Amino acid sequence: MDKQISDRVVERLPKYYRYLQELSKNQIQRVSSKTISKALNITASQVRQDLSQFGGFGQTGVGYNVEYLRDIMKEILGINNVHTAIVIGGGRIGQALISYQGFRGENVYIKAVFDVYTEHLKSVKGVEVYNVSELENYLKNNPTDIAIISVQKENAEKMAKRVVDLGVKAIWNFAPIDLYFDGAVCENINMSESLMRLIYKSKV
Amino acid sequence: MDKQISDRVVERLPKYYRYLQELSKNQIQRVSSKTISKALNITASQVRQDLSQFGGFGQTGVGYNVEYLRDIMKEILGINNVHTAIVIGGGRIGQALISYQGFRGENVYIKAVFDVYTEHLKSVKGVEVYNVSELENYLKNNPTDIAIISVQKENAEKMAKRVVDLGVKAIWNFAPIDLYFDGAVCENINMSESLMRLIYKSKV
DNA sequence: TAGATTGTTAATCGATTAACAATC
DNA sequence: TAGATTGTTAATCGATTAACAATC
Repeated sequence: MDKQISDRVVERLPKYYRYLQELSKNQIQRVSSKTISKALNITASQVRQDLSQFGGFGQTGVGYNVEYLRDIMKEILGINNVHTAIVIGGGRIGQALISYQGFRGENVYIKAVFDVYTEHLKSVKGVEVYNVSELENYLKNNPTDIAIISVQKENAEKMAKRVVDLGVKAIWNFAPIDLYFDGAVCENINMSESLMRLIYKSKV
Repeated sequence: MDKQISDRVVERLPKYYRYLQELSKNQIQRVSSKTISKALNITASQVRQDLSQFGGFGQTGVGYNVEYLRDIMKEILGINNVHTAIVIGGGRIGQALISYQGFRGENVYIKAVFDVYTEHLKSVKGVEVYNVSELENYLKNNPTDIAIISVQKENAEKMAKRVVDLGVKAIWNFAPIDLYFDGAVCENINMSESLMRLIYKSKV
């Protein structure tokens, strides 16, 4: 793509979307950068700056059309398209993610779970269960957009590399180690770091 | 406290700690800002800037003593002290967090879980189970540092406010809505936003 | 000693905020 | 029309990087 969007802006994009979704649910049809800014704890200038990086979606003197801007955000984020996912590691977190099934709103569908042991996963509903040895074969036959890594820290990098080598372009990592790859993007959800920051901030 | 540490720095503090912990485990005794910077994908200048905000922990010409700096970081982060936590909401994520028990490294102990229904939680080990109606009474008698919010989006703010009003100073929020309070610090783990960013980045 | 590396000051870069003409 | 609000340019602010004297 053309212009490089800064991490700081990318950080805020989902927040815009969520807020617009909420407004839309509440039948609100128009919104100003000022209103958005108050809801998100940022400045109106920043809202306009951010949005204008993708185009002029508002109307001078009027504001933004909620549904229209929501749909635009959906498109910008890429969540208007369906994405398929697999979970690597059927432990507590892996299972929680699978049975949560709360990512339908983002159009993400978890299709399968892989683990070294599969016995304890037989009862998990709505998802295929495989031994990790079948990973290669599975990915060859099932186009997969996202690999969710929920294995132990020690195996996270190895498993992630394995799926990246097999062509997966997006890694959603829940192991407490930051992953970076060439040829794939990663989002690291590091709970342990988040907890440390919380403790730090709570005493400062 | 005296100087205000920027969010950007706070973001990195746990990463320094984790890396130092790893070095320590591997019996490495000394490390330079350059080595740290390579491991963490930042610049050596930044490492020195960050650390020097808290004091001069290194030795000119020599570098940093791993164990010493690790202990300093532990103290700065506040994880040298034990912290108690409760979980509000015994659903999938709540249960996963409880049984994970992986926060011992941060000296955090989950003591109790609260839910509207407690029947399904009877089997959860190592933690007391209460009905939310007992929250007030519990907090009066059990000093609690951290409340982990893992209820539905709709109830997150209400429950968080309730514990904040009861004196809890740190909120670790897993509901897909950002929380902010006066008089308490919050860390929001927003998986849904993270997923959107992943999808955005994977197509750009 | 010579090389390495710190802590800190100054320079640069990028992100946020302010201002305002355009216009509904 | 007058008030509101956009998109954008310029000004400000803060964070990152570079440079270097001090020194082990």
